[in-house]
Amino acid sequence: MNGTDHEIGETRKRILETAALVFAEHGFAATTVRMICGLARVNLAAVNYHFGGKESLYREAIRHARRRAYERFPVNYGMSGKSGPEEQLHAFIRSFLLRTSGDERNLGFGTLVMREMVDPTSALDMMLDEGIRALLEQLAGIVRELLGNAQDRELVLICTRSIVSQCLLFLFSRSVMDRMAPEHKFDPEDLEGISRQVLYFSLNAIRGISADFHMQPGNEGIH
Amino acid sequence: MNGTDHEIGETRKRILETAALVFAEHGFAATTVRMICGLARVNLAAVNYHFGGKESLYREAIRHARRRAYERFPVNYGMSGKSGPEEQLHAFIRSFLLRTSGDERNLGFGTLVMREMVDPTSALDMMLDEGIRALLEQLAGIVRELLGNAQDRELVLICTRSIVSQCLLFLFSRSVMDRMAPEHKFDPEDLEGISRQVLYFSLNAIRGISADFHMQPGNEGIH
DNA sequence: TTGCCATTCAAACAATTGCTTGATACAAAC
DNA sequence: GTTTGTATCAAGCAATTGTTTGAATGGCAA
Repeated sequence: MNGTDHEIGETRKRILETAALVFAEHGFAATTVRMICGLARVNLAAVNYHFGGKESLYREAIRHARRRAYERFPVNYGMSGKSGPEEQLHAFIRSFLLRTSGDERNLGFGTLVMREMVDPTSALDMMLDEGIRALLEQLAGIVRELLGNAQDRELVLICTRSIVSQCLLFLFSRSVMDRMAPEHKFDPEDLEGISRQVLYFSLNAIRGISADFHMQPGNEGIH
Repeated sequence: MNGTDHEIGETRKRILETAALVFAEHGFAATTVRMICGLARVNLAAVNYHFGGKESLYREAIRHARRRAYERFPVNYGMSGKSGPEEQLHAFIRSFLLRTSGDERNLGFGTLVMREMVDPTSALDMMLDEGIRALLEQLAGIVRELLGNAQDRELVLICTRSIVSQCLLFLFSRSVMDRMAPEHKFDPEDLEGISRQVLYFSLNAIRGISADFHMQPGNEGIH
């Protein structure tokens, strides 16, 4: 310990949070250790001392941001105990949007995920194993129920994909939306409305597909 | 001209095509001029001689890739003359997927767009002005027709967004899909099936919404 | 006090980056 | 044949990168 007013782990934590935000803003390659240390008011060598290098810091920063985002918005955020699949879907969409939103308190989690998807490193495999796969399974379960517990795995997959894609749009096209409609701020209120819209569109699609599928003679589906 | 078997513009063109592919694969920052020149079998100084610098080359490479992709798959690719809005939507989705697919003959166009959306430079504004805005307008027109020429701009926007998002999914989550289902190749045949699926999901959603919206008393919509 | 340990610090290192330079090659113009 | 302009080339430059180093700091136990 040094003699100043630092608590134990203070430097480490400050590096971690600064790193998450800076990596989110500039990406791994364009972020320099000097940027992080400068903003965190920490000596340049601290990164290598505490984390062993830039890449290790990167992985730890992602984990830190994810933990924070899931603490704020767990998968069933705003859901009342036992719920039907419609409300489950609503909660899934809403929590996803809030968790990956640009709110700084999420430490750039959404942007970090996005960047990993575009430029995969070993951190993407880490994230798949530690959360993404399970999240998609959960959504597929909800969709299966909405489809009337259909056996058709392909149909469940299609609908699941389409729903995920609508959630991801607000991650990936923020830059385009900012340029085309700068008045949108995408604050929690906006996201509440957007989650209702995504739910509305998806439920209509699934109802139509479900009715179509359960028609007796050779259903007209995609096949 | 030098004295070898080079045609005029040969070096320039080879740099342009190599650059598009390498920029798509590694992104602007991680791509070095030495990589491009090495693969294009061209002297290091050629980039600065012909394009004035790495950044100018980048913008020209994007333009070149876009030209190529739109030549191969124009917006109405595979559409028969006069068509109803359903077939127009199908053509829109299919051509979008094919144009932004990973096929090397597209010179990485889709990936370049994706990277610009994640890491915007002035090239994103260029792309918005020179194509993206018009493309979205066109899709909105089709959607408006499908909704029965609804006056509700918000409703048109919501549906347009949801359709775009489904198309973009196959750009942005290729890395995740490759890891979760490596058997998918996303060749033209796959994309044909996927475009039918996106069409199927979207038309069902729009039909449901349209019916919902045209119900006489205080429609239950999102509002 | 003395010695120990974790931490912080300024300085420097080797590698890589985009870009510039001056020489060279060579076809076409005069 | 001389000149001119375009294109290519090897070599090198200044700047920035992640990382390393060895000294300094200061709390704490012996």
